[in-house]
Amino acid sequence: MAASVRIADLPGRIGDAVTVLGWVGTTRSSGKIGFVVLRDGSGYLQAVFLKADVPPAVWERFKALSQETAVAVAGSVRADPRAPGGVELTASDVTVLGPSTDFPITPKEHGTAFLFEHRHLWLRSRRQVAIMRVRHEVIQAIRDFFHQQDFYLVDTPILTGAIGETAGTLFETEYFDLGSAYLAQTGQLYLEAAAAALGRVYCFGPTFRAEKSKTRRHLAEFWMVEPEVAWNDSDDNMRLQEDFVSYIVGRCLERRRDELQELERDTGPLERVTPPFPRISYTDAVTRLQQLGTDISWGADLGAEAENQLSQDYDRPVFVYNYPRAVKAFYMKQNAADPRTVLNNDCLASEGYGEIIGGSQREDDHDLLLARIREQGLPEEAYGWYLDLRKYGTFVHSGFGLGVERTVAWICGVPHIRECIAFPRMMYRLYP
RNA sequence: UCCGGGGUAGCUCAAUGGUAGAGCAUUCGGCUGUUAACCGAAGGGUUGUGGGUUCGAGUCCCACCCCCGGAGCCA
Repeated sequence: MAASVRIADLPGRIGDAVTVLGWVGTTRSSGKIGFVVLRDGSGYLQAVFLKADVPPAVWERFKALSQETAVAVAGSVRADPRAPGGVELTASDVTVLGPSTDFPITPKEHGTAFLFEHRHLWLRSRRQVAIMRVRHEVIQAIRDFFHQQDFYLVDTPILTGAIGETAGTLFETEYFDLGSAYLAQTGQLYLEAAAAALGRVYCFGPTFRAEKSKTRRHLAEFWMVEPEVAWNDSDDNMRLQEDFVSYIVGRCLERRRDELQELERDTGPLERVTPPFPRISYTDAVTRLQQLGTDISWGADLGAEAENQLSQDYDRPVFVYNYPRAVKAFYMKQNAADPRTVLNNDCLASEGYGEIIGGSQREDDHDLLLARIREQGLPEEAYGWYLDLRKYGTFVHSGFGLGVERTVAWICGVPHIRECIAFPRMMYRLYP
């Protein structure tokens, strides 16, 4: 086994005799010549069996191969323009390591319900492999970006008290003798505490929302990266966001061209993702939407349809900033220039993919923050430590949260974010 | 939670109220360069569950269950 070669390394081994370990995708036979496409995670390889050149037992083993059989194929590496990838294996032997009969996911089309019931097997498909590779690149780019910019990673708790943005959308679980604990909706509040210690910080992990959402943009469990920066105001915050998003998209274009091509993604719109992003205030956005014939009035939150209409005015992601205070979370800083609004922003991805970021400058005035907590009927006692941050050296600070699955869906051009995480958690799906 | 669509072979789908079918998958046979290969043959069904109308129900009616799409909420 140790002497095997990964498919991705084969172009450098032309002429060598090698053994490749992998899984059988499709097989084809023309009586005296047979083809097997193998997958090993690093790539795809076509192995060719010539009946005249291999022992009869090998030919019989080839003929018996079925979809997803785990095999070791020995042979010699050969450059061949007729092969996908330009490299082929002329096989001399095949050994079945793990048989597979009646693999449920056939080469023809399937419905989404069936595919998600077989998610553990569906992951092996070319499309899902491509999406997972892009997701990997997005996550690696996120970590590299913050590391290069001297951010510190701070891991925030997943089990929390009754704290977050709004009650009622929290998953609840028993917690020893202390009553209920809740799965974290955000690490932001903890991160604000850490920002006072380390300046530039971020957290990155799973986030849980018990919202009964059934849309292509929502999951009950999703991954979110949240930076928080001391001394950044809302403008600084948006500049960080556009640099960040552009870096992530650029990395995928640089390193994941093959995967985007496999997904038939038109990369034109992605090439245009460079700073600065256009910005429009909420108030101007409402005016624009009214021009477009929407019956929205000032004060209402922007729905998915309104966001979609707005983003079509631009050829790249757009910031919508300074929303009405009444429709936004309690921790957002009141806008001194227009107290009806807060210093926040959403970032809408291009091509109708909608909100990928929500961010804001945080309320740093103790009394205004306490008033907001009371206004929204939040459990004041749970926020004592959070209010402390405004008592001991309060400071201007801002941050945002970027949804990883939404970002991956946009970059990959896939319509539903549930394909952008290996095992999605949705309202009606907990298995596999 | 609300609105809309659906549930028939392992999968994707057909079938005027009148004998449940096709493609893929599986098994067998054929084919020396295939790209979701192709050609031929075979096996494979309690039509989501329960009740009702009818000479007769996959089809019509009622209830329930499950799935899909969208909305709200948000990342």
